[in-house]
Amino acid sequence: MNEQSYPEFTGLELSPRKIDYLKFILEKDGTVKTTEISSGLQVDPSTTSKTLNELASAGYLNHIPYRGVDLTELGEAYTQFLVRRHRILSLLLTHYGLSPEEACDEVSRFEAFVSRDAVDKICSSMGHPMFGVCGEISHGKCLHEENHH
Amino acid sequence: MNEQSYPEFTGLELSPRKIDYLKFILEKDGTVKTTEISSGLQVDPSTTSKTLNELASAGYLNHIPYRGVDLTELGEAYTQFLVRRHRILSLLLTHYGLSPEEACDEVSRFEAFVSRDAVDKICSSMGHPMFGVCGEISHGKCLHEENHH
DNA sequence: GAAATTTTTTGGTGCAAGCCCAAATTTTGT
DNA sequence: ACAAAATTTGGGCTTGCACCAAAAAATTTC
Repeated sequence: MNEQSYPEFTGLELSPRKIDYLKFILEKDGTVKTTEISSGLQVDPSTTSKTLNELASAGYLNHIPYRGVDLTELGEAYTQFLVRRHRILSLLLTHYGLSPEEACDEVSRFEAFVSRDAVDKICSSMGHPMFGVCGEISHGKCLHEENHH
Repeated sequence: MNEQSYPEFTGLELSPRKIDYLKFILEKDGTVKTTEISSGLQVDPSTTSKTLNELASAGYLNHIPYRGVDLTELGEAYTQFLVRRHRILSLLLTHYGLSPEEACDEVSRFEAFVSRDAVDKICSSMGHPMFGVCGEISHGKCLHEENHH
């Protein structure tokens, strides 16, 4: 399941903090426990618990109470977009004099407010680069290009 | 008075909404009344009044109650940065397949979270362009370049 | 397998940023 | 000077994000 399966999202649905949660969960791959997340994100377990509930209500996570969470199909597709967005934008900034670390930090601050549409256009315009400054960039996701060939 | 006079700010001091207020006030040039701002930003006058107070307390505005506001030296320098940031980032995005309007809209959403440092680096790297997609880009402000010649 | 410990959730609170409404205050215009 | 318009103040609401304390469920230990 990938981004194309969900043409409806704009990339502006989630707050910066919620993005951190999804990215963390994607990295862990599989069922993740509340404690793992709260120590990973340096936040109180009760805060984590509530946020996980919100993300589950919004359809990004399956949450079995007292057991843990894992990404739904939507959550997986969405988080893949989140990672691609982060990597594309970071790579972009390194082309303008920022170091990889600076670019990463900078992007982390504003990425939540960059639309999927803009990311797809930037991605196409850069020729769908395969590697970013913080990992591989996986494609098969830019709606634009995909649609015309 | 320009940005160099205030080497201390990072560009991350103000919320997106407060940026709107300062930009609007800069455009009007001179003393601006509460009503003008509230109709310009489509917001209740009471909201405007409170926000103007906050911006005045933070040193960006002179506020004479019931009379109006105008930019302080800091406010003027800061708002010049805000405008430069907006224009540089918009110009940047138009190099990646976004139309001027799309670029403008996109940047408006995230510009508040892009640091002065990053803007200066991008600006240098682009060769200090003089024109952006939404107006002239005035320089004499990138700390970096200025400092080494 | 029952008790103790750990994990997770729930309920309450707080803070910051924004917004609106209604009422009070000040200014403006006649 | 008085009415109208503009501005401010006080109160309340929402969202996002955080914490603490207490309750509930799961896990570990004996």
